[in-house]
Amino acid sequence: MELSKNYLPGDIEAKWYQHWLDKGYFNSKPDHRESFTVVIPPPNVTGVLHMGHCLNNTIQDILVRRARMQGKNACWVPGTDHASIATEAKVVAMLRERGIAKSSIGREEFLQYAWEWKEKYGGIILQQLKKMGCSLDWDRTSFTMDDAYYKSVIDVFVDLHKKGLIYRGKRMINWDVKAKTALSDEEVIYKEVKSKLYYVRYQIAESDEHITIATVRPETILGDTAICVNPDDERYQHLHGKYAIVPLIGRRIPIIADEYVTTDFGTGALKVTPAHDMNDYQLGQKYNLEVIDTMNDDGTMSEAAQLYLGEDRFEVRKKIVPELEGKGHIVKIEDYTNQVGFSERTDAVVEPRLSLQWWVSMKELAAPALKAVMEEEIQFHPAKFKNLYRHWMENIKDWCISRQLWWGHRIPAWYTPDGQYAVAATKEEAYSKLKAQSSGLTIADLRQDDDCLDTWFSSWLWPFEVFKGFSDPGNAEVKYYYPTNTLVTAPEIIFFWVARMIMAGEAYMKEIPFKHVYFTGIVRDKQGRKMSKSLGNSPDLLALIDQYGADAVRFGIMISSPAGNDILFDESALEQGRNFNNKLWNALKLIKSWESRIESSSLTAQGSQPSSFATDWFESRLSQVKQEVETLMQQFRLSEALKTLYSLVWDDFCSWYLEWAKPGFEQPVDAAVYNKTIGYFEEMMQLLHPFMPFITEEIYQLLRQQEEDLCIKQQTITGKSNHDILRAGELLKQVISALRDARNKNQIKPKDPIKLHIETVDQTPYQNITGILSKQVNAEKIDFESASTNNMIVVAVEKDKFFIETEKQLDTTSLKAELLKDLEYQKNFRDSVLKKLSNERFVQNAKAEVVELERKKMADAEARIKNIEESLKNI
RNA sequence: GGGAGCAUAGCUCAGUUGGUUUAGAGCAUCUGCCUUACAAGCAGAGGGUCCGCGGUUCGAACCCGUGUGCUCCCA
Repeated sequence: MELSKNYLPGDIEAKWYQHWLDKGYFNSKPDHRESFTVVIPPPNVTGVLHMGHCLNNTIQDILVRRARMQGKNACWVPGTDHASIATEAKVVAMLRERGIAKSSIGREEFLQYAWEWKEKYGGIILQQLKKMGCSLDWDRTSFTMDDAYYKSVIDVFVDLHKKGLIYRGKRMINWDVKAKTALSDEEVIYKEVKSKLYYVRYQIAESDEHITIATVRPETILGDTAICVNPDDERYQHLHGKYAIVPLIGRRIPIIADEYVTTDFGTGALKVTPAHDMNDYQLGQKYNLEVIDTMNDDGTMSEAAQLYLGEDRFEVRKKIVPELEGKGHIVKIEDYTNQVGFSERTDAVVEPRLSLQWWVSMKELAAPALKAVMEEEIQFHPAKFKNLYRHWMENIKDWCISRQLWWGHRIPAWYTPDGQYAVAATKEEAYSKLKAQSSGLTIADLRQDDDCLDTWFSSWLWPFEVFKGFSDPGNAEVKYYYPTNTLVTAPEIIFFWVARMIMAGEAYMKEIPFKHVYFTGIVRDKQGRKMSKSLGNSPDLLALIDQYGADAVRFGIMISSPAGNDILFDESALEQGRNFNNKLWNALKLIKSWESRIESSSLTAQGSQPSSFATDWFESRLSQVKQEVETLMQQFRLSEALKTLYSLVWDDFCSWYLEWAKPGFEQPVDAAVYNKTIGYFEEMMQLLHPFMPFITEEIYQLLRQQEEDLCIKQQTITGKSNHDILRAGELLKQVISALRDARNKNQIKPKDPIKLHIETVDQTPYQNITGILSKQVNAEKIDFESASTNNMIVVAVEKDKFFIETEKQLDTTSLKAELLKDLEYQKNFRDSVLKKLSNERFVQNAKAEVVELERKKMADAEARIKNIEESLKNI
């Protein structure tokens, strides 16, 4: 069969993915084997594949494929998240394009559009994961708003409410006075606005003194319940604990001191209006201030304002200034530019407003989740995130779970017209709870809460609910697959998601959801900027796969991504991946070219000598690398494992082994060597398969007729590596490099043969390798005779000397310079060792083996110095 | 403002319990090669004040203190 000049991934990738699917290799059912479960961090249903997904899912696929090849029952569960905010925003935008306003169509119709949208675009990302080769069990695809999943989310809410862990509490939200609706933070657009800063004078109670504050919203003065100054501000220290009088309405309010106030803004005194400002509300909470809501839901003044009842907030601003001025309260008015929030929907200025929201009380849930991580029942990789986690968990705040959205799990709370409410899974249950308290209540009177739950309130159930662990407790699947093995995710959602999954797992399964958490970095561009749509620096992943191949993309992203560190994405890494694929392809071509000229071993007795050293050496090297990779994988050092394999293939196999083992031009190849070489290649493909599944399967199948697919081929036990052979191999490489260097420096062309004389006290290490050596340095003759040193290049490696004899006239001056440079280095080195050894305290205190090592270094250095000096004399 | 982390070659990073040849790799750079698998390649080479300062130690890239710069999370 004719193999293409370069590796061409396109068709090969599609072919193998379909084949694996047809064979059902990715499907898992509980059986006698140990389970290895991974649940995908469900991407947003709106999502398209970006570099972050690529990194994250490549890592999961590596872990899963490797487990599958190690005898475990690997199960990787796919799915998507309804992503309430992001999806709703997309649907709203889509409707707007068609000229439809969300507020005009109502909830039911909106949800219809949303589901249509989801069916059409949702899950594109899952198809894209197939392109990357991800070995997910597609039959298990889940969605956080599947009927059963939806019901579980509601049941969990009801259950936590029953346990007293969910409660209603006040919170500042963004209010759209035109649409009379709450807005999520994402629906608020901040714009720079030219305003005025008003300096307003308040009288100090029982005194002639005044205090001046600065504000851009004078109409909120009617809701003031304190004045706050910085405790270190000397201008106001005498006023701490005193009271001020609110202009126009004469309310007595305390003057409090808090570091929140900066001394250099305005006058350094801040009016506090807890009902109408986020920060003021916080202060109000801290100092237990009265909250006076002076506004109706349409932005007009309420009775609590006492003045201007029913008039619009901006009208009031116009009127209140002259009135204050008239009574001598305005000190000055300045121009001022500030950020003001506008409603994305109506363009009205957003009003911060207190409203009742739903909360989860976190302390109780957090305790076991903190313990699981601190005691390493769950291991974080890298472990540095433990600190971050602990800090957050120890200072955990309650979780506001209501969102002013329609797309999501609707809060199962039902209200009577007179403001009573009940929490229940269905309207009927709520009715039966409520009818006892309010006579004459009909079920039609009940109104369900308008809000939806935070997306994370559904995804925190993910690791067990994909196996119906909550809705069908103790079923066979959840018992087999839960706890899952490893979660792979980004550190930025350690609190939003990871911590809460641990809490939910502990609360509902009484068990941790996963044993390991692998935190990936954030993918940034070359300049270190986060990838984002607005910057346009996020590459089109599918285009990259088309250009380089999925294996190359996987390689590129893995080779540059140490655990927990951000990765700077650079296309040159993909190029490296593509080149690596090509290297593998070419090695395959070489070996395939041997097929037609295999000869049984006896016939090539003479030629077998170099090859047998080569095979022995590579066998040991392969075992050694297998061991290293195993260790690295256990430590989740994936990037390093891949680097190790890369260098095994490229350097050890291609650059050294194949060069040592390959027959001369059109010469026969030893059958034993041929078979062993194929065996090594297969093993390397197996080790690489989790990282680069497509090309490895293709090569594996092309090497020879196979009984099974690489995808499910079980790994064999790692053999022992022979240290003597490994060392001999290293020596051989070193000698070859040194001799090639010498050739290079003396401008001996690769084609010009040399004669080589080796001067050594022990010839045995060289006996097996002279064949290889002569091939690699193009020596027509190698002997161990001491040669006349006339016109010879001398090379020293370890304690041995190599004399290169050549026809070419040598440049002795540069030769001499080289040797002198080396001599100086060796002498400096010896002196540094000598310094250590002559330090009595070192010899006394250091460990014996350390001292011994230093002595050996010393002896080696001296031998080398002697060698060089002799060589110098001879020039 | 509170917290966490990082700083090693031009770039991206390893460097495990403080001692393994006066610090390693990949990419990039430079030199020479179209050598019969591979120019998407081969053979070589150069390149470091381990962020600064101080301390502990026989010995520090590594431990401690301090300064500087950068990043992330929360408010």
